[in-house]
Amino acid sequence: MPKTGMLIGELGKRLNVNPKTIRYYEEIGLLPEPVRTPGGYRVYGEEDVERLAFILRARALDFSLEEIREILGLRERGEPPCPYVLHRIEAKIAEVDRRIEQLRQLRIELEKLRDEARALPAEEIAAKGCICHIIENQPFIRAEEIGVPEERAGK
Amino acid sequence: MPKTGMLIGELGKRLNVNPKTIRYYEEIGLLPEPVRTPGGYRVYGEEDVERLAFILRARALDFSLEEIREILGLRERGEPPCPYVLHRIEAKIAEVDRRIEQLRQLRIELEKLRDEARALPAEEIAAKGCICHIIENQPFIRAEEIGVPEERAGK
DNA sequence: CCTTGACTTTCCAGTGACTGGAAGGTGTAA
DNA sequence: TTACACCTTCCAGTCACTGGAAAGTCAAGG
Repeated sequence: MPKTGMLIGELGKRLNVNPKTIRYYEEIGLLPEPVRTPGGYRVYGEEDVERLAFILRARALDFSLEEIREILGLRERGEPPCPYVLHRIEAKIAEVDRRIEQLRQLRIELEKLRDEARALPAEEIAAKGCICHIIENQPFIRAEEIGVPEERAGK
Repeated sequence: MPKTGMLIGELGKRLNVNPKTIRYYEEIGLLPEPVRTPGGYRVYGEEDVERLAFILRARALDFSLEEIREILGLRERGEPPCPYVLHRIEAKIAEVDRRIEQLRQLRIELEKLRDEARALPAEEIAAKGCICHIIENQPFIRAEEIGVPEERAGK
């Protein structure tokens, strides 16, 4: 006799994830279609918990769902996944480093702006007739230097 | 005689932005509809350059298009925008700090994983029959602790 | 037995900030 | 004249969900 399964809400609560997200993972094929009750409710077992937990861990490590699908796919085809994952981790570390550096730069810029803004009385600012002297007087920084293009654009 | 304007491609090149993006900004009402040539080509002048540059600077400072629209709107209604912007900058700095801290944590996790992965020969890993020992052995980290929800979810 | 309420189902549509591609028009230089 | 680079509009897709509507399911309480 297998342990009684749980419904989607309980699974969501256990792993701290929105039921909508679970259905979405099923829809895109990251989770298998689960057993249903006679009434049509999804019923999950421990296997599902583990698979979902794996996906969530990978997501927390900032792997995309496509990367996760690939890793899961490698397993299904019996290929050793870890060199791939290792490579991915290296790339991810480099990416994180870049992102941190960009954010540090951004922080410096923001601090400068804040201090400038504080030094000026509001009336003086309003009287200037510009959109906003803060941003107006800001030297132009390209998005690639300060932002993260791959977090903005699709793919 | 006003200076001859430029076409969308030249504007894009000047400010280092994709023409598609410029049309998109026009579509959502961040940029006004520009003059057209008899052939229907958009023609931009210095005003447009400045307005677009403003938007790009604000974007580089990580303001959302909605925030930018608000700032631009304040100007049109003659309200002093800067206290608002100042407040936004404060919030942005706090956000950046949080994000940097999260990324630092993530980096530590990733380094640990990398070192573990390097310490194991690939065959041993493949023989284990697990999806991936690296992620498998990873303690579960919640997305809220490590990721940035507001960068993931819409709105 | 009926109702209430919390859960679940499917389906459709929207988020942000673009980006890609198709199908066709414009403008100029060789 | 023809090649070519540029421009136009329109539609659709990206990513990882999230929201809402309308309806079905199920257990407990009255």
